Amino acid sequence: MENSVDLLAGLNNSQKRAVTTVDGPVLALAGPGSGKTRVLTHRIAYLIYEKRVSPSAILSVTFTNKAAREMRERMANLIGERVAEQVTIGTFHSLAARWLRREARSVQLADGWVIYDDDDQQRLMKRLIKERNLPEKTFTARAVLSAISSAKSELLDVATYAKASRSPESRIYAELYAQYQQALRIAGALDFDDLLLYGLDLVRQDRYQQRFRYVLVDEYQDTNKAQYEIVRALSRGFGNIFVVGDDDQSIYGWRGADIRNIRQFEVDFPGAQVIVLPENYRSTQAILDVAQVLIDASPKRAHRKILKAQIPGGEPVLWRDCSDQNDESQRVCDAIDRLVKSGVARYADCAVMYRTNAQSRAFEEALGRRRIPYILVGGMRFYERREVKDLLAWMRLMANPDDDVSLERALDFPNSGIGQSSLTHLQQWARSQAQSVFGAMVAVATDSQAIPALKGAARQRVIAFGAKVHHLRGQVRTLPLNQAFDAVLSETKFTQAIAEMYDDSDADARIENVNELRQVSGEYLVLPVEEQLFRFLEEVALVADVDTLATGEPVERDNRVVCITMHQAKGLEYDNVFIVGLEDELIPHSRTHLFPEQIDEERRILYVGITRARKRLMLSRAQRRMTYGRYEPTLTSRFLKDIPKGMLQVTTGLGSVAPTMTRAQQPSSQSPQYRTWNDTPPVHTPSVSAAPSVEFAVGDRVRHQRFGEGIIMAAKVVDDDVEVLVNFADKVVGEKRLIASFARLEKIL
DNA sequence: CGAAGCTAACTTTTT
DNA sequence: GTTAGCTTCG
Repeated sequence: MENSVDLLAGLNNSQKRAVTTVDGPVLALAGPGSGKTRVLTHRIAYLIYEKRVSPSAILSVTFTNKAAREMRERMANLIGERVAEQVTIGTFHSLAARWLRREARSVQLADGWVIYDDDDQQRLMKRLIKERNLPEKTFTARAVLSAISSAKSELLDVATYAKASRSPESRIYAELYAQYQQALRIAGALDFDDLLLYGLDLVRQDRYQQRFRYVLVDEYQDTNKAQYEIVRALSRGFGNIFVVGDDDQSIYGWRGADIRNIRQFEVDFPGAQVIVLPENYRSTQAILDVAQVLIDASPKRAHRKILKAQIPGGEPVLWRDCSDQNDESQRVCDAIDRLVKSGVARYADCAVMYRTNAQSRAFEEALGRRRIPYILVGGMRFYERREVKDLLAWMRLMANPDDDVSLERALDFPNSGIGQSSLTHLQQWARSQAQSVFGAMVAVATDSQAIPALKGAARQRVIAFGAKVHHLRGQVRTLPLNQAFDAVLSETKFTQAIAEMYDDSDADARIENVNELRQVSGEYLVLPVEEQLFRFLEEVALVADVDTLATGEPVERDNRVVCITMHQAKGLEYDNVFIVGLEDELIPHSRTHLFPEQIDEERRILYVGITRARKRLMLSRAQRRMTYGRYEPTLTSRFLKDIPKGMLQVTTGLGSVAPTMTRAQQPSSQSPQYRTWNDTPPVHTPSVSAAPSVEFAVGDRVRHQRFGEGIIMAAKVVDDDVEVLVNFADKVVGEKRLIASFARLEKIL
């Protein structure tokens, strides 16, 4: 068993303080790479072994499920699996879901409640807007839902929101909010925000305030008001609240996160101790210098931190001005190829980061063409695929037949023969009776007078469909999850329907996804039968794409370049980071240009991206970019002005590569920089591109920052860079094979 | 009732 | 360049 001496070994002084200051409110301001996960896990271990706190009295809240899993693993290493699993760890959403499943009734919630994801919410809201015949251009589901979500994050309920609504337009918003909540209630559904709101109701009950003696919250800068109140309620009993965060990394304001939570922690929790963790164990000083000047240019900050690397110097941060998004992606691939071929890195040590998901496309194409293995994080997630959602809709109906959105999906696929007009009749009746659509189906089946508009074959089909759902539910209730899946699949003839609907290869891929989903269900068989379906549905609704990203030493299968948004990259780190698209329409995003506060958040997004890099960082932009199918000229991101020229090594060598372009799309202008287009080799042949940025020849004398002076023995052009063999004067160094631009070789004349 | 074909509107960022 | 949503036809 570990003792406290071991637990503190290897920690620096501020980390030790953060671990051992256990009583009362504590705020740890943790700069990037400052080892905060380490602090959190060691603190928990310290509480258990030094302070004799029962592990079940400790709660740790993380930002992602992946972080929760990692924390649990690291704790298992530290204190053993048996003890680690008794600590409660999870995200706000997953913890709320877990608790609400057990205690739905104590907050007046239907027992079989389900979670509505983005797509479900959208479908529901579209229906409400359509039912009211509102102009769908002024009232988009997206806009209304976003307003509702902000309201909920601020704890504004329907009544309060309505009271504050003065303009005719906002009154309609308020009414839609009310109708939306009503619809959710009838359907027995909660959206993501509701999880927090109902969760808050729950944890405000007395027993929760006695439950956790110590509460720890990670990424505190990204909490919203509802989460803040949850934290307050949970820590009210004992007052031992420990939060870790960094206001410089607050990037979720758009989702209701309130940066004031962290900035006012000392006000909200009187007597709070503040511990700063400034040491950075991740990046080289060259990278941190860039991060520092960028964040220091931010107008208002509560706590300025000086980023201090444990690794001095380092390779210079590169800047590359590319001609378009294809050129940019090729350059990045070149660099990755070079790093991997020279043995400096594996694919999994490289990450491409961008502001918007749409930017990933060019990189997917380029990486695919080069046969570089990659993984795309975000975009279309597995659980968002049509066939997966269709099957999940059926499974959700098994849990809760009142779930109208799922019922509509299930009616659509596999084709039930019940069309829009029948559905409208059912919906109208359901609305007038404050019931679900399934309730309407039951009414039709039991009362021949109900909904007379449904006649003949249509009526029979409705009855048959209702009976099928009812029958399946009866079966599924007592079945283990994998058999429940089989029952649903065979009863609905699900895979046959896919085979009929899609072309062969497409159908195969989709059936494969269906099988994979069924496969996942196997992980839930260890639970009691009555819990399996619910737990499965909850976790499926709450997994983020990053959650499935491999961690630790990559096995061969995971040795892939990671393509990811800077948002999702928060909390991750890579040896080599390529931040692309540093253009003024992308970062700061054009939608934020009118709002200084939001521009500041954009700056922090870039800061988060930069500080993901351990050893090498390359920044780039495209001078023109394809948007909406048109090439548009771009401007360099304004944030680049805050980085002194001397901090970046500019890599030139303009060349244009536009492999997917057809002749008809080529611009008529024949400016020199585009001249190479006609000579661009076909897609699959390796590109022979522009001249190297710096010329090196055999016999040249060069100087290297660390290795000193030497003579070039051999040189060869690799894509647009030069790989050189240098014989250094220093005999200890001897001969080295180097990539000229990464090694920052200087020619001595 | 459903499939095919057309138009318009569109992309931040996500639990 | 894509996709959702509409119209039209069988």
